Amino acid sequence: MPELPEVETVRRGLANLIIGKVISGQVHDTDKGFPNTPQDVQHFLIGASVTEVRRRAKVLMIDLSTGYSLLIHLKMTGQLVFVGETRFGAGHPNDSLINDLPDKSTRVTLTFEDGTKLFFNDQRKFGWMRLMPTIEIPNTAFMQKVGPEPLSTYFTANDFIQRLARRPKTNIKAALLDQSVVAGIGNIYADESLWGAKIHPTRLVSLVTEKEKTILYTEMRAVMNLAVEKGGSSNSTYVNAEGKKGSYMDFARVFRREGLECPRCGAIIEKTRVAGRGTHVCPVCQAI
DNA sequence: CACTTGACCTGTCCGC
DNA sequence: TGCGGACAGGTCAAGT
Repeated sequence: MPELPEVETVRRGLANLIIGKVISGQVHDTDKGFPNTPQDVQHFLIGASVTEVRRRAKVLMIDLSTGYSLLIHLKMTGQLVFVGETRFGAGHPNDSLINDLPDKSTRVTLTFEDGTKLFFNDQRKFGWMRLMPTIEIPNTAFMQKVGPEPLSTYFTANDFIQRLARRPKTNIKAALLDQSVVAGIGNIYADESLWGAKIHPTRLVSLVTEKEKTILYTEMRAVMNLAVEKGGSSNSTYVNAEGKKGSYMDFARVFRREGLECPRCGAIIEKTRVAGRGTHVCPVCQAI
């Protein structure tokens, strides 16, 4: 699920579903994913009401009435699934979840006073959820180094160019994936943005012209805006907390389209490996 | 220092 | 049908 558009989709869904609810119980697995002590959970989580749901980069923050927040990173396979007793009608995709969850991927279960539940599932266990004082969030190492939100009105093409200049000797895809350059871009939207700007992902940052960087800025924002509008990208049958499925993949132009025609020039899209990640590229119209 | 690679985990898919 | 290996939407720590 988790690049900026997916995390933002989860955030919007959760904001509609859990703000104002009071947490009455919490269960988590013992191996990893939730490092807080039982004492902290008792004092700052149980009995707290949800006041706000925020996002910065790919991190979700559920603010609580106790002055603490739950910080959540979904990493590769994390999901937050809300299950209400009567919210979804019979036959709805989420309906079966009432009986299916928790399952073996469930790492944390939050129960609300009204009997509804929020499940944090994560097949690969890379994700995490932790409780910390809300006021300390900006002081964490991650928040100190993370770059600007790409869709912020304060983030200009000039900012982007200056931030890219800090990574001159790496390739442009690695720079886009670097969260300290710009926040929230991951493998899907890096490939999509580079296709939009007609730049080959292996090109060194120092060899990307200023004009190309400006085009990349515009394409990146267009891709992110479209992906947020479409509710992100979903593989297989997953539905988000509100029971909606992201449809960005219907609009993808290179990602997971290897062997198909480039929608711009008709050449066959190739899949390679760049910056340690599977990378999709049109070998003809993305200039090396 | 800047940059790249491996590790973290589990599940699935693909080729023999 | 079984088995090994590669790979999966992310980020750190450790290597060069």
